[in-house]
Amino acid sequence: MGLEERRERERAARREQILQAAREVFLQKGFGSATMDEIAQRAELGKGTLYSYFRTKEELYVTVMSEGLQILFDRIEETLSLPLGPEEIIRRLGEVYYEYYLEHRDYFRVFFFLEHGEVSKELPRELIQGNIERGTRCLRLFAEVVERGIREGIFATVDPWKAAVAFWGATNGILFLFEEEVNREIIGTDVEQLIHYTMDLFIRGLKA
Amino acid sequence: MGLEERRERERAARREQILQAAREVFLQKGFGSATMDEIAQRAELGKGTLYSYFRTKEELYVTVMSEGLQILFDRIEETLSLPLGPEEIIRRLGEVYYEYYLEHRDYFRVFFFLEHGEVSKELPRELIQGNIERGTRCLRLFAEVVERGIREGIFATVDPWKAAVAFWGATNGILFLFEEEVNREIIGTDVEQLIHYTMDLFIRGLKA
Amino acid sequence: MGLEERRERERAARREQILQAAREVFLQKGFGSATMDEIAQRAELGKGTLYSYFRTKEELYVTVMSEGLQILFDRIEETLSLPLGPEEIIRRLGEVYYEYYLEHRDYFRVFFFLEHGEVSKELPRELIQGNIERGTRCLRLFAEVVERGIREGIFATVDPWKAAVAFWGATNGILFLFEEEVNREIIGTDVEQLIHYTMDLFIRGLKA
Amino acid sequence: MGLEERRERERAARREQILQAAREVFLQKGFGSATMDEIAQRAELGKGTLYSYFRTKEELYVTVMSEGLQILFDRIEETLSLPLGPEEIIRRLGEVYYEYYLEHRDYFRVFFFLEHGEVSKELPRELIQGNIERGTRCLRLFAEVVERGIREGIFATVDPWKAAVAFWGATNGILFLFEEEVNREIIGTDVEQLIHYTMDLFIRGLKA
DNA sequence: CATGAATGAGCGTTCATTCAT
DNA sequence: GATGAATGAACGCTCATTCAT
Repeated sequence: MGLEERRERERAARREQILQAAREVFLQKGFGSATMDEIAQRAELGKGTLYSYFRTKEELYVTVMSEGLQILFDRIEETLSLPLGPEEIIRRLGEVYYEYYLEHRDYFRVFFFLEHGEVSKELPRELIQGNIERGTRCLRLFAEVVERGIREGIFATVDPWKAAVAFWGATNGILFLFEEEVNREIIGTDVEQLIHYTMDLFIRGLKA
Repeated sequence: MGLEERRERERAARREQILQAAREVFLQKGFGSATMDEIAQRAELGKGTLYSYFRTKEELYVTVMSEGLQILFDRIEETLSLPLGPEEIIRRLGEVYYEYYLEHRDYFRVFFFLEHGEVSKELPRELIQGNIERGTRCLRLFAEVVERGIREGIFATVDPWKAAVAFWGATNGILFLFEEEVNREIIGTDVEQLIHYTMDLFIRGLKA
Repeated sequence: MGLEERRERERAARREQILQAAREVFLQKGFGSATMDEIAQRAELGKGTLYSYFRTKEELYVTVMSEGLQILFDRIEETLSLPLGPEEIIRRLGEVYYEYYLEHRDYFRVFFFLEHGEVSKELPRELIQGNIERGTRCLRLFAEVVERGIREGIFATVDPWKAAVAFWGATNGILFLFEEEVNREIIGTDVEQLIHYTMDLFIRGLKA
Repeated sequence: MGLEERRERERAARREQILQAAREVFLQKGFGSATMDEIAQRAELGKGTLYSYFRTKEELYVTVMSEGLQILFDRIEETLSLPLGPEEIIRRLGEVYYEYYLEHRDYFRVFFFLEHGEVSKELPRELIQGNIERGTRCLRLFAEVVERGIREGIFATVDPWKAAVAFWGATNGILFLFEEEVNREIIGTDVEQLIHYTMDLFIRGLKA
């Protein structure tokens, strides 16, 4: 039993080791240019070992990204359940998103790769399903915060769900913008200010 | 004389043929997974022919994308100079963006690939420079519309440039969201409504 | 008739134009790396035109090289029939070879490419046959000079034919040596001195 | 322990297998026309395997050639240090060169390819450096033999270094001559006789 | 279970040659 | 006859994946 346990612990550790290495490499190189060789090397493991934990490069990639999403989801949910006024929560959420972006810029790529079919759609559905569910829950929580604001007379009568989606899209969009050198040149301002500015605009929009 | 002319016309036509095929393939597969073979096949041309029009796969890609951007820029500039009130212009702009997204969904990918360095930065700088300049101009025009709104007392005293960038980012972000099947499942609503909703929110925010 | 003549003259001129360009390009790039495109461009002719004068790249190459050989053969034969003593003729021959090497270093490659099968053996036999015959004649002439030296008591009783071949091989060998940067580093001396030195040795050998 | 050892042995064997195949193919086709595919096929290995032993075609080529040179250098140095008279040593050297030529005709190509820049100059300098050094040493040893001959009054007062280079060039040159079918037709005699003949001539030249 | 050598399909790119004009 | 656009076979090289040990 103790043996069984240790085995499992070791296996989990190994898995984490791989994910860590993969995270770094995928970040630096992007999905297409990252190689299993490099990941194995960075993980200080044999290449074959990777394949006993993840069936394909894609699965590894998506797992890495899922983990990143979990962190984000955790923070979002935490923020959304803070005992604060709706306006304050939304502002904080913007900051949380921004902080996450600063710390885990790599994870932002998940959106793209999943979106654009470089990673085949034949991934284990359950892997993706979980993320969908958590994402949905976050949005729902956000919508509830908006709803509360409406009930409390702080916000105008808006569609809370749409507001949640709009918030998500807008924040993403701003951060994406800054991912690209070319855009940064165009914009001139820094990200943080823009996120704050957008939060203001958004909240004013909700209030109006 | 007529010969020279016809040659040129044919060359242009062939070029368009290639770009058309490339557009389709890049759309379906993304830059990394698209192959010159498939593009050639779809264009019903020999693979070598592609290389007599475009020096590399990257150049072909960026040309495809630049053309797409030109179309978008044209429409945006057109909208921004309509003889309408600031609020109306901004609403229209959202619609224009959305229509463009519907008709040329493929072009949206440019943002990503240029962003994420899968396409080497060693592209003809002038190709990119042009787009930067036009993009900047569009934003400036937008900022001027906002400024007008402020002067006319329609909008609150906001930073027009930041408003422009926020608008851009938010609209992009919403549309990106819908690019991904997974997100569409989460969201449930359709894009058009959301774009309109976001425009409302945005304008209310400006007015407040 | 005049027309016919002019046609022919023009055709010959065009041919020369091509050979000139080919010579330059083959020299700079070697057979494998030279391209018909570049040759055509340098000749200021269409690529197709090359193919109406020479059936393949190889044929063009060999023709270029043959012309080079003709020049060398001419000079050799000229030298061999000078009204001089055998020793002097041999010395001059060394110098002629060396001068030719200086002026037409490119042609030296013919030896290699013909030798090493980068150029297919399916070349028009008559093209090669001519060179064989002239080469043989040159050697025979040289052998006769040696024979004369023997008859005149200047040289020891050697096999004149073998002496001729040895001379040819040795001179070639020295010059080849200097073709290679690496060898030049090793050797340290300059070519001219070595050629003279070898001539001395050779003649002393014949005399002994 | 035994495992490690065996691994290494196997790796060495495989490497030899590849070199063997490469040698054959490079011999038959020359550097430019040899293909990695064919080498892989002849080695009965996957193409990728080649690349895990040699980074590029060029590296494979140069390694093949270097190995050939080592063999030759070994034999030359061995001969040059035999306890024999200078004249005898030189004669033997000619024979050694000739024997080597018979057994390893393929290696002779190294001279050309390195010479003519078909193989890029960007090869690991240390690979080439080693050969330069050994080549230089061989020449120096030869020069010393000549010097000894001079001191012993066997040879005339010649420049030993130049004599060494002349010997090298001449021997090479003769053997090169015979590489080419066309030349063999012209010459008529066989190589061996010619080498002996040239040795005689050379030694007589030194003695005179 | 871990390993890493071996694999080979697949890629972007080149260029000798053809042929319609 | 001259042209140069089109062709497509062929190349060197990469890398996800497999499998014997």
